[in-house]
Amino acid sequence: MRKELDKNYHPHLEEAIYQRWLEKNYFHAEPDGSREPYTIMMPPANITGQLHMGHALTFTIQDVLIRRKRMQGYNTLWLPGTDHAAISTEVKIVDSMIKEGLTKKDLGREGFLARAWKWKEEYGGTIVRQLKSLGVSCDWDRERFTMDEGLSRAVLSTFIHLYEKGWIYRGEKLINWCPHCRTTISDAEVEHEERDALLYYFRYPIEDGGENENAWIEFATTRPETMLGDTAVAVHAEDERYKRLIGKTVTVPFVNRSIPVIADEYVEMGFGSGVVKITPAHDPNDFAVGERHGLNRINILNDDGTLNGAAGPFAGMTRLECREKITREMKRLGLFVKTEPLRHAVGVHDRCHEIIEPMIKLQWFVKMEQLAKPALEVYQSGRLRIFPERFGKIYMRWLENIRDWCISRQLWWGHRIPAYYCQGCGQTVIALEAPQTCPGCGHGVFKQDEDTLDTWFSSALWPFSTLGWPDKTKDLAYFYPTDVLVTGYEILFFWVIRMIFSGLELMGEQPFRDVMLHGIVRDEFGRKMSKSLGNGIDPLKVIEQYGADALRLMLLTGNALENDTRFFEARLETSRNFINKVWNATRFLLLHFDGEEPDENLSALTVMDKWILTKMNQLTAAAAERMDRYDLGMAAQMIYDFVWDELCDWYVEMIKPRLYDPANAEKPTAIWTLKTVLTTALKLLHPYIPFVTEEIFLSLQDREETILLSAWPVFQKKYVFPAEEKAVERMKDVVRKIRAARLDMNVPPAKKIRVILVSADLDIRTFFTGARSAFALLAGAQAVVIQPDRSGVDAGAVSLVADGAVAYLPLAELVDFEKEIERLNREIKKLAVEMSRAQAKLSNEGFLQKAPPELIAEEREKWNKYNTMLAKAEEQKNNILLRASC
RNA sequence: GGAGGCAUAGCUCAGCUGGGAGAGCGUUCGCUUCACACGCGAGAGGUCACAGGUUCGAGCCCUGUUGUCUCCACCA
Repeated sequence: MRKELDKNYHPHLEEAIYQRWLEKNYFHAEPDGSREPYTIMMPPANITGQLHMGHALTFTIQDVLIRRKRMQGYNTLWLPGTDHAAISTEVKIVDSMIKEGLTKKDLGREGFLARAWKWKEEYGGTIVRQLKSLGVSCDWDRERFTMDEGLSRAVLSTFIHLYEKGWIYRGEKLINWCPHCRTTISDAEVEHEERDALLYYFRYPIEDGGENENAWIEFATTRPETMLGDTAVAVHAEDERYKRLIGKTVTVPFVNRSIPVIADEYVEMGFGSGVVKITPAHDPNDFAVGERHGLNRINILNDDGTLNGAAGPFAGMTRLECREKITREMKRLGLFVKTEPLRHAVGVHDRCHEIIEPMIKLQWFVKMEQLAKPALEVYQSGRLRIFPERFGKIYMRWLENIRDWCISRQLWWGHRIPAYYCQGCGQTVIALEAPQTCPGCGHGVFKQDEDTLDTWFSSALWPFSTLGWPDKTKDLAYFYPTDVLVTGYEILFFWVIRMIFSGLELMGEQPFRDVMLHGIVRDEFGRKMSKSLGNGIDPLKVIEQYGADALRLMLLTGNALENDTRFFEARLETSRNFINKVWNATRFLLLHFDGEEPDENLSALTVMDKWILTKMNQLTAAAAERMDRYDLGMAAQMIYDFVWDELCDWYVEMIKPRLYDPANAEKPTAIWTLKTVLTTALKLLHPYIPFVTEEIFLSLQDREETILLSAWPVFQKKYVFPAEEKAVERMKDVVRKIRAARLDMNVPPAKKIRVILVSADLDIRTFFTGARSAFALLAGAQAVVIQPDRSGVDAGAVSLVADGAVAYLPLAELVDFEKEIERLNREIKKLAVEMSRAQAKLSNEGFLQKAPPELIAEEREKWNKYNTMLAKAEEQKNNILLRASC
């Protein structure tokens, strides 16, 4: 079959190719005991999301891994899906309701959820459609959503399982409260931002301070409004300034509360005034101090962050209003001392960046101690590998310092907590469904907990809930554990760690062998792409202009994957140009390919064929090695270099004489070799640039129906030809020298010259004889004479010294003797430098004693080689000098 | 306050277990060579941040310094 290919590659074909893959069902996987599985769980995309560069990067990496394994014959499953993304989705829906003048209260829980599901139906498909344009080869038949019936059952089962083990409990603890989203959030969702603030110095009057002029105690705080919840003032027990005050009481103004002065280790004498006001209900440290001293906890905040009734005259104000008002009032009372600027970190919600208020609330928690241990062990023992390795330390540290996980959220969009409270006796029943009668009192009326679960509680189960857990399915038995989890390093804590301890606990086995963490895509200035900056690049627009192949290739090359990468239009063009190069190499082949499929015939191969096959073989091995350790960028770079430099710039040029001559006996081998090497390159490239490689592959042959299922290239012993490799490298060296000399001597490119190649070595002469026509073409020669010595060569010819051979260009009428002497001098100087470098090593005692013998031998060989070449150059220089003097 | 990453050609970045500095873009010169100007050929351009150390040998290993980025963290 022959196809006319366009002069340039156009990516318009991508959509049709993808459609065909889907129709053929290539991406679908079923358990098959006769084949080994290879599984990747796609990190579920947020249903409200739009495809961004981060997606493009992570999914391209996964697709490369999956496509390669598929070609290697594995039964590959790449399972896609979407995440309900509790908070972000709920916030978006609420925002959309505001435009209609509606609130959650107006709709009620049922009504809100109905609207949320409608929202999901409407927008949930967008991200999936966009993903397809990237070319991802995942099994869409198995697409899952975290709130699917099955996955929801997994969530509830997990909750019950952990509850029964005593690892889920409900308790009144200090939690992170987001006044904007009006929900608790976990520690992992709190970000710390450096902000400029003021450190306020205030005084509390000491009760019965009486006659003493120090009738007050001075303290410092960054949050004056919290004084309304103070239940103590703490000093250090050893602090001479305050020792005598311990045990006395002071008054909190405005609320007229008497609170004790206590001693606690937590206070640092050097900071501020050495006195800390204690607000157990709104600060983690103070909470701990309060526990040690049995202090009251006074909540002064409403859920929206305004002050509540406990704040007395300040009730109803926002935190900031209250802070200002209190400061004014303290001034009026003469209790204000000063303020100092202070730069410190404040905790904010990672979604909305609202300042987090610590509050005491009754919430559900997962006890982490017992869950964290096996997760640590699985890494320490080497059963879990993390790439790049440095994240291992971060993984360990986080698990070692982990605190209990607050999992309840005051949201409606999510999995509702399966806790039912008996309205008769108050007993809590944890069950999949609402109980009929209370086991305690026999009462029949229950009220389910209003809260839903942290969105990560469900995604933590993703590697097995998607395969049917808690049922014991065939899918689970076959595909679990999965092979590698690929994701950005920013969700290591949120997701990766939680999947690991969940898998270990619930499945008894780690969810994946490897974790591969990659960086993020930044804009051309190195800034994070973000909505607020408006600097995001839309992958869909890029795909439209350059094609998904170009985008994919660009994202994986020129950067180590673990590092952040910058998005440059220029790099995109580089990728596009490369794809065009591959395209045109194919055009070239098809131009000379009459459809006759030549057979492999190793004995008919020329030296040049053997050379490119050897190079191809080396590439296959080297690329495999890189890909096995997830070094996809380096592997791509190697393939790129091979295709462009070796295959296109050299091999294709070398075989032109054989192809242009229809009667050439070596034409079929050239065709066979080019086709073999090109096909191998296409296969190696397919994971990176799936569309164009498929298109080309199909145009080159009609035995296989897709490249996607073709056999992955492997290293083959029969394609190892070291002698031929060396011979062609020598020829390349001579050619490069001739080209440079021509330019140097101002020989026009079109001007054909004569070349006399002299070598005393019969093998070398034989090789050049065999490659004569290719050599002539590459060097721009009309005739090439090969002889054992320089007899008959004009003394003034330009001479180019190579390893084992000298090429003479008799350019008599063109040559400028002085210029040639100059050139030879340069050459001699270069060789002398090389020699002295080798000499320095070889005359170093230490080197001779301690360096590996093969390295020493290598240096000796180099020295000899350069020495011979230098002698040849000197000889030629003398010849010219002699002739010039005539 | 801890921990880690990065500093290599004008720009963006590669450089595996230490053994003669690489790519892409840009730049200079020359090319309508019948696959490709999204191209071909030939160049120029680097004290590998700085200071020490280990080693026969350091861009790579160790220590420190400077700059820069990130993560973690309950000092009011």
